[in-house]
Amino acid sequence: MSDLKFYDVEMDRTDCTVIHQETVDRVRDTMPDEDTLLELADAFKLFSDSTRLKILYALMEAEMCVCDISVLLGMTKSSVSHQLRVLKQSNLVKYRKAGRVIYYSLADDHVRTICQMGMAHVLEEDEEIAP
Amino acid sequence: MSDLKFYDVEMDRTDCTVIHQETVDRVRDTMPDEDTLLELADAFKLFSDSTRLKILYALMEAEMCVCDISVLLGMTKSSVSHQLRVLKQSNLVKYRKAGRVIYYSLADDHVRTICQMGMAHVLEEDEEIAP
DNA sequence: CCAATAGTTGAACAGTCGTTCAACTATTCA
DNA sequence: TGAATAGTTGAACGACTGTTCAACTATTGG
Repeated sequence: MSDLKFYDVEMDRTDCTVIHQETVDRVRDTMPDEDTLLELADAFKLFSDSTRLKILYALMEAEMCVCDISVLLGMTKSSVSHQLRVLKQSNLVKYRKAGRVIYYSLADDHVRTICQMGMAHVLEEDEEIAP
Repeated sequence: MSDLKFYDVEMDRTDCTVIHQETVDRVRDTMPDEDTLLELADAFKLFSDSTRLKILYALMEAEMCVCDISVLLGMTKSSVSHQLRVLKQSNLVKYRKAGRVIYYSLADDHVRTICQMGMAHVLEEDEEIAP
């Protein structure tokens, strides 16, 4: 049917022909879902900003309020608060209110594990460059 | 000296006073260097885009050329090539030339380890939402 | 009660980033 | 040799993101 041909033309955004069809098919079967990969990307995105990493490393050592973190990082309370909101929404940090002061801390040990593993990778990379 | 006072005013970008000076001092001592944290953020940034993740997951399964990856992901060769350049520069993938065709593959097992750990985190998060 | 202050919020701005397009190189094979 | 094709490149565009500013809420202590 001409429908099929039309469909193929519409979907082709690659301006090239497949070279190893079997490989493509096999790989397609083993790939995680689109949604899962988007979720994974979003998870890594949380750790991909140095301000957020600084906040997380600070909270690994102590429960801290917004002012403390602001002074520690030399940034405005607003900026810190915005990032804490992101980390809170992603369940990486939790908080506790005490009067006017809000104390933030790590939600669990995932953060520590993930940062340690990323750090190991970075340090190993550096070794390769200057052994 | 008025110099000192002026310095303090200049440096203060936090519009707030420290609440727990001891905590801030202690945390500051344990924090990794600024440069290290920037490097760590850049490392996580590589895994924070779903296209790059797709490419990396594909290469976990098989050595592939640019055309194969383009067809697999339904993207232009150009787009794939740009991302492969990023991954190549970061030593996450390597390549081998065979005539007109360039075969890409994972540089080492770091990628597998990091993705698996990120994925474990994502899957665990999902469990918490719907156990 | 009210001034002071911890923290939040949303809009605005600037910088970053991924994709596309068009032009290019390089290799093959007919 | 020259047409075809794998892959790269840089500019342009739009979307996204982190910071700042200003205005706001809420809590406290005099």
